[in-house]
Amino acid sequence: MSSHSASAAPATMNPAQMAAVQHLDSPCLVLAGAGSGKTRVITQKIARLLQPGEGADLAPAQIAAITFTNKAAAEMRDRAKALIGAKAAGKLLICTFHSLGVRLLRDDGEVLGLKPQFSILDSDDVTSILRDAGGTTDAKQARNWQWTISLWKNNGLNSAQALSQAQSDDEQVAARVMKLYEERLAAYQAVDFDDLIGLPLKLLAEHESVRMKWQRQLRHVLVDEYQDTNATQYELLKLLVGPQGIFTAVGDDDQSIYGWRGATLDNLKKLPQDYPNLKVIPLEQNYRSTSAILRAANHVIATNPKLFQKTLWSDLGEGAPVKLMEGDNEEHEAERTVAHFMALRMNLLEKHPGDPDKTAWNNFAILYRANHQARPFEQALRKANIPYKVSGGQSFFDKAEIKDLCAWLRLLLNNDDDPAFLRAVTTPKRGIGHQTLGTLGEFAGKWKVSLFEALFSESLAASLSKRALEGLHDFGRYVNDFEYKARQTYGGEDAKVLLLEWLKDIEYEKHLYDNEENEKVAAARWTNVLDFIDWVAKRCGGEIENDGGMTVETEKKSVIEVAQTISLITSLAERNADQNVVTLSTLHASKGLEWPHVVLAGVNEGSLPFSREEGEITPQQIEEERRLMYVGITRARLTLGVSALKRRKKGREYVQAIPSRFIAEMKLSEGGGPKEDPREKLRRQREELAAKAKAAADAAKAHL
DNA sequence: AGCTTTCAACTTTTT
DNA sequence: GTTGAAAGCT
Repeated sequence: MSSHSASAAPATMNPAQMAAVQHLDSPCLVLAGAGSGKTRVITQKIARLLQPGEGADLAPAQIAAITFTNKAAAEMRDRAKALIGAKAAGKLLICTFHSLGVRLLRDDGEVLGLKPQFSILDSDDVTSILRDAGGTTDAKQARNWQWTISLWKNNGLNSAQALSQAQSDDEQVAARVMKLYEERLAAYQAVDFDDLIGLPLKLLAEHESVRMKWQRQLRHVLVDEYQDTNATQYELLKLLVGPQGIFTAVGDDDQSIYGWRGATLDNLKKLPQDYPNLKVIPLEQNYRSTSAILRAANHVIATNPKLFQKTLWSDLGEGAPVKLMEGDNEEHEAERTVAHFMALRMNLLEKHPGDPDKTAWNNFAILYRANHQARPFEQALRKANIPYKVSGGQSFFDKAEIKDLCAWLRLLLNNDDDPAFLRAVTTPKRGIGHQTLGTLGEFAGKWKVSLFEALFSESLAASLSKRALEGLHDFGRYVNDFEYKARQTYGGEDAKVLLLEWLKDIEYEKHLYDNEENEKVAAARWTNVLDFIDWVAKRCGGEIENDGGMTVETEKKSVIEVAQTISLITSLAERNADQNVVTLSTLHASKGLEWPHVVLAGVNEGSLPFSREEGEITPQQIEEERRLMYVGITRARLTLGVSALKRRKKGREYVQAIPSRFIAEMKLSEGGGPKEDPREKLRRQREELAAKAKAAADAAKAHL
């Protein structure tokens, strides 16, 4: 609860929040500092827009609130529900940029030649297409292309434009691969994540009737995390709201940390120019952190050049000073951090006996720059028997082999799930390549049917070779057959038999060993597969369980019924923020979250700010790293520890590590009440103890 | 030379 | 936990 909900929210809004909510008649930019109650402003503003009155009186369907993550969208919908009721909240268009794109394309994308059931490829799908299109087996190379192509697309370039402006040989190759990739996507009737922004933009730009339709429908658009928008998202918003469109953009230039993904602060700079009647409202009161923490945050961020002036303050009191910590090396740092948490918790247990909310482990978080830094902390926490979770990281369901099998199960469930079809039909390889799939995709697009449906069509025969057609039919028949059996098979034992038979039929084990250079890795993958099968089978029930002396048989379910719950579980895995465990997280993944007690770890030059080799790092990069530090500091509510390494492992020996410049920038020695030299403090404590002892001795003497 | 094994290094990743 | 590189072995 403490790790993702808002801090103690005030009963009423402060003047700045109120101004943001009441401003209805022109575009509005709300500069929401960390912990300043921006979600509250957005939801309150939605409620205000629905109220009858000047500039308002909108219907729920005329309001769109756009976020970056599904999680943020879900949270906003929850908050809106609580405020305006489930019925009205249900009609609001609250969604991510990408799902808005899906909506636009499904409704009106046909004029771009896209069938309404187009597939959306995930990042793995894209990598494998690029590997194929670029004629390489090197996944790293493919990911490099993917990266480059994505940046181009986010800046509105197609392959031809990319080629004409390509600087290096690498970029030229990437642009050529991009061309093949574009052709492949068109043939598959598939889009990638970037297309979910780029294609709707094209749609609105080139088709006036569609543009007018959406501009008429959406009377007010609210955008969350505005500082994270990229060039195409900016253009999309512009077209969505129209020339005199009214919108509310909520963001914080100081928390812009996704520049490397194409997000650009230009979008904030351009806003006052593109909309001269823009009203800028800063939210500076912070409801999260103590003054000591905010002072450090303000000092750090003050070093950056400012787009808009803004200084956070809070009335939560001075609080504990920010604690500087040191570790001899990574392991030592981890041990000290864990000891620090244990001591803190011990104090809390004394101060708040019987208040588990204040002493629970989910009040604690360790934040760091890069994923690999989690490892020593995991070890130290495990050693101390403290429960933890590493946020981010690859989940079981993200593993390629599990995704393969899930694609099959998804296809059984819904034959029209084209991404699942594409994955299943090509994994393991069964002689159906992109030529065949291209033809099939074209055919399906023409007749507006799913790939699976198209496969059985009589008229498909005309456009495919006999061999290809047979391959497709074999596959289709097998899926139908398997689906039939999966519906009939109840209970874990039978399910396991069926699923193992399936793996044998599609030769999945062979596929793993064929495609993996390293046999050990293949074996590990196969183990994952078997674990997955066991997991599915167990959920099919029918087990005899000993329940308090009684033997009970759990309810039997079919494989199909279980398959239906799988996609729910993958998304459910993200919703376990309430577990009572310490959080380990990257700074990036921590944005938007908060904890009472935070330690920033490994705050050294080279890590934060990150630099590859000494020297080469641009001022812009430093500024983004500084914002990252700022984000980290402002995650803490009550106590903050900032830990730096003295030495760090390099090869076999240790080398000197330099504390981050950001530590000095916090100016911890300035302000914050009278402070005492620690040696002086120790001397004073000794004197007090001695005086007490003497007094006790005197009293005892007097008693005699 | 070609193979295996060990060792160190590792940005950040909303969709 | 994964991957590439370098050292070591046949």
